[in-house]
Amino acid sequence: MMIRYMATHPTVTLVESCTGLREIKQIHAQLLINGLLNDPYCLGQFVASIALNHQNNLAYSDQLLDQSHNPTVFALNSMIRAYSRSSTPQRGFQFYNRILQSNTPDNYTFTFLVRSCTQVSSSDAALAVHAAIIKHGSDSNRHVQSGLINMYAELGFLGSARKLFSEIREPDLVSQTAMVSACARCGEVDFAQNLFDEMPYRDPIAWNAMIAGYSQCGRSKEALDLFHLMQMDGAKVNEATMVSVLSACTHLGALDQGKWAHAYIERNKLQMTVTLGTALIDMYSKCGNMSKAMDVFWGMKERNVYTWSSAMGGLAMNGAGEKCLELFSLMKQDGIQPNEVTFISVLRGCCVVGLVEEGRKHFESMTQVYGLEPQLEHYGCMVDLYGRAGRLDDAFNFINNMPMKPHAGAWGALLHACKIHKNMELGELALRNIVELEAKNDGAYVLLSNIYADSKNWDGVSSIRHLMKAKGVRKVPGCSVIEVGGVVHEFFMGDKSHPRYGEIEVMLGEISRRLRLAGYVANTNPVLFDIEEEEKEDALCRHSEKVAIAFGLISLDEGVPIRIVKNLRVCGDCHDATKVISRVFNREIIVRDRNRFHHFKDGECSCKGFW
DNA sequence: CTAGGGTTAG
Repeated sequence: MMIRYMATHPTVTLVESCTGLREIKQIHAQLLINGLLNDPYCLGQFVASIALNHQNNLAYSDQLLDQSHNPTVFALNSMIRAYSRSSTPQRGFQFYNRILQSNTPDNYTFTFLVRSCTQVSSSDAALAVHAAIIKHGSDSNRHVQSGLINMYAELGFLGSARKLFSEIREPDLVSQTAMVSACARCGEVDFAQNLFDEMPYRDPIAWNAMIAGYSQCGRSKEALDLFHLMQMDGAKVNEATMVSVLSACTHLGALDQGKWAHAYIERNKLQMTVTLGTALIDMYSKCGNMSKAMDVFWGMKERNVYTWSSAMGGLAMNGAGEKCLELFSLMKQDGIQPNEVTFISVLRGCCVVGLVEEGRKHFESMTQVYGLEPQLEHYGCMVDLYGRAGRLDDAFNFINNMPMKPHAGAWGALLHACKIHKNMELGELALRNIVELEAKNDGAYVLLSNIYADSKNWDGVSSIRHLMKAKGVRKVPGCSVIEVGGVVHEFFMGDKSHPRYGEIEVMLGEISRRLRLAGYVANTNPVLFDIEEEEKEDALCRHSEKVAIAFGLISLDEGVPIRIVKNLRVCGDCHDATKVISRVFNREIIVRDRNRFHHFKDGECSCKGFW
């Protein structure tokens, strides 16, 4: 018998323009009156149309199919597809079982099923589906093939993905791009680049995959370089390209290039999608221009949970805890459901302004109001919240009462609180726990050593030094980045390789002189810690952020804020010194360290000493 | 009548 497909029934085509369930029900009634739902093709079309156009009313299609005795593969496929794009992709599997009962799965079935496996990230399901694909001979279908590559990459099985790719006879643009993306996502960016180089033709999606690959693994400079190559190649830059470009700027803290990217988006009239807007907000807030970030935020037509969470996270990171909490209220008024990430922002907002009780309430509301299970990160935030507020006992109790094994982050928050509030004993306990979990956590050793140094416990300092040597822990070298004229300059601790180092050195001398004149006395206690170069008093002046600030002072015009991005946390002396520098040089200095922002102005810092 | 590759927050 020949299978004849009918064009979509005119009544069913109306489903597309429905605005809600009520209208869908009206169409349903009409179809019933006309007896059209007895026709499996028409039912299939109806079900598929709801699934395709009305993600929120998937359950309605679900019910319709439950009542139907002979659904078509088309209808069931449509359900697998719809669920594969929903937040509950595993629900699609039941329709596959139904197909197996009375029909034969086809290439479409497997394409959607593979997507579901990718979304649920289950290797059991993935292997079972792959076996079924081979059994039904769908493994020679291009759509299934690239889906499988994507699936294995998502599961981290790059070897399987590569094997599949090598078995494709004549890989086309799509499967090549899938493989490039797979390598990049599994951390094999260089391999991805090789594949990319060998592609006979590259479309914008291929470029995007490669740029995203660099951006996601932290090779931000290379991401931007590739973006420039893409433009020279004449490929059409689109929204997705710019999201990755902005993300690269964010990680570099390269505000000028980020601004340039923003201008590029406007000049080329790219669509300000939710994703792109969110990437812009993230860029501005992590490059220290929070007001611009909020301008973008308020200018957006549509905001999702990512948008709200990024803006809130940015406010918290920039010390505007109250504004972060205000935004949280507005978000709820807007009917956007907060998720786990939102609560990280909320708790950080409470933390930076010391709102302990409010934070505790939000934390409890996670389970009681929103049905969200607090994760390790949330517990870490709570320890931070109690700890910074000086409630070290509460912080310690909180760790002890965690329902899961505390991670190094929780102990690290406690250790940090011990540093702020000068508690040696609890600090020692915290370090012991951290070392048990992460033997090579250099930051933790340094922190405890600094606690010892602050109270002039030189035996303690020296014991830490020996401990680190014995365990082979090396301090990650401090590195500060500053962008001048669109060029990113990197300075490592004690680094003299910069072409203008002579001038920088002169400026460092000038800084020391003027700091001394201002009555500033360096806190040299922690210096004794430095294992490799024990240059003692000079060493502090060579901390990478000071060198970067000196370079900023000689290379940026007066009145231009100096923006620094540092890979570690700012040390106590640099923090104090920078406050004074901002006053005596009358310069705004904005430092992004690995945790948060410091806006130095007129001798004060926005963090008010808590970081 | 359905299908494969690229993009955001911790």
